[in-house]
Amino acid sequence: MTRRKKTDDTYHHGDLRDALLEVAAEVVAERGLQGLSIRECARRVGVSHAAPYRHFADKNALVYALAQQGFEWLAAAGRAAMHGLDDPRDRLDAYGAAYARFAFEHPVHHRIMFASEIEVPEGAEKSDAGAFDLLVEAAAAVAGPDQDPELAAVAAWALPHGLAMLVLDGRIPTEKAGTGDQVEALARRLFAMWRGPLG
Amino acid sequence: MTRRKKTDDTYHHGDLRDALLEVAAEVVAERGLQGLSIRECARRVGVSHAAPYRHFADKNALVYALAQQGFEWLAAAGRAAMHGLDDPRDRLDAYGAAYARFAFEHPVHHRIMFASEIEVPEGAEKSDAGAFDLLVEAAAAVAGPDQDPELAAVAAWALPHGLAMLVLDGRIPTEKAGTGDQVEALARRLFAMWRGPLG
DNA sequence: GGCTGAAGTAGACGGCGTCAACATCGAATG
DNA sequence: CATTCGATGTTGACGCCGTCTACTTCAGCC
Repeated sequence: MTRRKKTDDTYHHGDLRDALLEVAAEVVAERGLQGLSIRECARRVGVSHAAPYRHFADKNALVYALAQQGFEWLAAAGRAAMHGLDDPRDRLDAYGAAYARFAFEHPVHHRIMFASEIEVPEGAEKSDAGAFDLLVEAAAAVAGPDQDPELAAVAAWALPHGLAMLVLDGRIPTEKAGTGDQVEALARRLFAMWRGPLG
Repeated sequence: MTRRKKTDDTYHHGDLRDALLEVAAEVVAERGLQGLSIRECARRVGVSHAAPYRHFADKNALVYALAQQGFEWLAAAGRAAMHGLDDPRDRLDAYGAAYARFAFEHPVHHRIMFASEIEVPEGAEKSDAGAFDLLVEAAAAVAGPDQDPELAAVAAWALPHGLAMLVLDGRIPTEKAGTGDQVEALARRLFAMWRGPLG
């Protein structure tokens, strides 16, 4: 169990960085990204308002860390979904379905990952843990010789991303997209519609 | 010419609401959505820090108004692009191309429209000026009898949206997407890849 | 010509991000 | 075992922000 709150009266928390990340995601879920404040996170963790600055240079750095965490989860989910599949189309479909499911199950992280409000902190490269490269690879394996692999990747990314966006935005009725399984199934149908010209 | 700043020494501005919207878009362009502040807008327009509250109940209301403006522009662009076209596929392609161009040319508005940080103000319905319905219509006209029109609309929306997102995110090299025309052309190629199974 | 309501101003309050100075504690060093 | 030192946490301060309230200005209308 993660040690979220400093209930005992130790001076040091011991795992403040992770605790802050966890609590920050909760705050965003409750109040939105605008409603996130370092002070509120500190309060919830049971620590003084300036303590977080020992672990994050900046409020932006905290949000950036959340985004990075999300990209890592996404890349892991994509890899897991493709694991054991050989057919390039199956792999691409699996990645897309995993993507849609990830967005549905981790809406806070997904939102933050594409919030475009986050600046890349000094000294860090914009990193998505290989999540996008993984997709480009999978798409390239599917694209025909007369197809632009990059364009195929754009399409392969855009479909599940757009689906996720619309679902999270409430534009798809809940009966059709109320569970992770349903969202994943929708993504697969979407890919099937598009499968023809790529093969 | 819009009257952005109260250079003369009149007590009343005369067009404060529009001036604030215009200046707010500039501020967001310079500092991001997080960096937007009512006080800064007021300062730039040359008005006291509380004056904006005569026109917007809330900071959120200001941002919401920007989003609405964006949706109106988008719907207008879509309608204009489809004007005079009869073939359903041509209409859908035109809408998608116009969408991608709109996002490229009005990045601030596009970001705000999908920021999902904006709450719908009390008493207002979530309105996108019919931009999405327009798309669903166009997609339904294209979808075959065995196609789910809603799913087709998702796909038709997701492709240009995803393209726009990746372009604005800097994931597509600038040589390939440095002008509105290029972005529009990319969108059309994307649609062509997808045209097969819908016909 | 005075009234009224819309539009703008001035000032206050609490919350926030951030910084600097100080406190605490575990671990390495002798 | 006592000392020291760096990492971690605390306190207090500063200025900016959103927002509220009370006051002021002005244009249009009877």
